[in-house]
Amino acid sequence: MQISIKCSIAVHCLIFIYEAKGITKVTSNLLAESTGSNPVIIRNIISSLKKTGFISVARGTGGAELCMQPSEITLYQIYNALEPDGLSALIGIHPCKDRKCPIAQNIQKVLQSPYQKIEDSIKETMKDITLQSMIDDFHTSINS
Amino acid sequence: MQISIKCSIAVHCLIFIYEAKGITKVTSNLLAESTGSNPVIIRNIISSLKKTGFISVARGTGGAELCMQPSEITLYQIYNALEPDGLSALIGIHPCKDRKCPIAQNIQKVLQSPYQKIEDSIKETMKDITLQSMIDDFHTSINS
DNA sequence: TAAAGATGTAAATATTAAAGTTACATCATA
DNA sequence: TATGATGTAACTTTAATATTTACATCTTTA
Repeated sequence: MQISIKCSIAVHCLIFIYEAKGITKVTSNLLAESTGSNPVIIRNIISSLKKTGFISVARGTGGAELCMQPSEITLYQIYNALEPDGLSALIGIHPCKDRKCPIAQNIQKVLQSPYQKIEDSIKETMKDITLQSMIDDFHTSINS
Repeated sequence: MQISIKCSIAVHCLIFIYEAKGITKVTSNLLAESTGSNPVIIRNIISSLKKTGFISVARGTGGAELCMQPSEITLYQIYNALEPDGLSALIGIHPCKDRKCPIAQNIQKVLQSPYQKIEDSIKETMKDITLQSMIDDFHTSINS
């Protein structure tokens, strides 16, 4: 698994929802069209974002809205909303613990600390990136 | 793509080669047995490590040996030896630049900076982890 | 109150990336 | 020159992602 397309689609959706506020009702079809994805994928992502409390979605009538300030939403939170296994899904270790070889028996333990360090540094970096900062970058990008 | 099993197998092989020095000739079959993988995968990994200059492999007669001090080999170098696309393969962005929507047109640019920051932090963390430190952890692990 | 248009999800399918296998050319030594 | 090893290409399998289809459910409004 990777920091997948799902995550970038989620950011896309959140910016879209923010920008559309008061202008258009944001439906899954609209988001599917904008992201180049399809409505079911969007609805799954939207559903995860809803569960975490970032947005509310009107049942029946349709339309998604932000429930939190963009400055309070971090990329780390967005990623976690989408990936139930968190960052550890990002790193794979080959299974070989049942082997006789002492290296096979201990490699998992040896790799644990380095990989934990990597996860932690990703986490810290992601925590520093807010939806607000990405919205700001979006406006900068548009005006240039 | 992820920081894949290949990477953990590579570390496994390097520790094995280090520990086996002067004791056993390290063939791809031996490494395949220890890692629970198979000889061809090992030979591919070994081949990448050879190209980067970490090890030498005796053609014909067989046997791999370290060519560098473990303290001079970092996890970042190992990862790069295996993944030609580097860390950017770790992160995916959905393609949507050809859409009319202004958000679709700019999302790639917006995500670039956050994702670069993540890559950089992974890189820095990986650079601080040496093969030597993992060998040390291995010995600690064995003696407990 | 039923039609319209939306969300919520399950299930099936397609696509792609990763891992594993087979096969065989090449090499160095005994 | 037989043996046991590496180097790779090509194929197959497996697993993770992404897509599609289908349908139940919900809310407004005509």
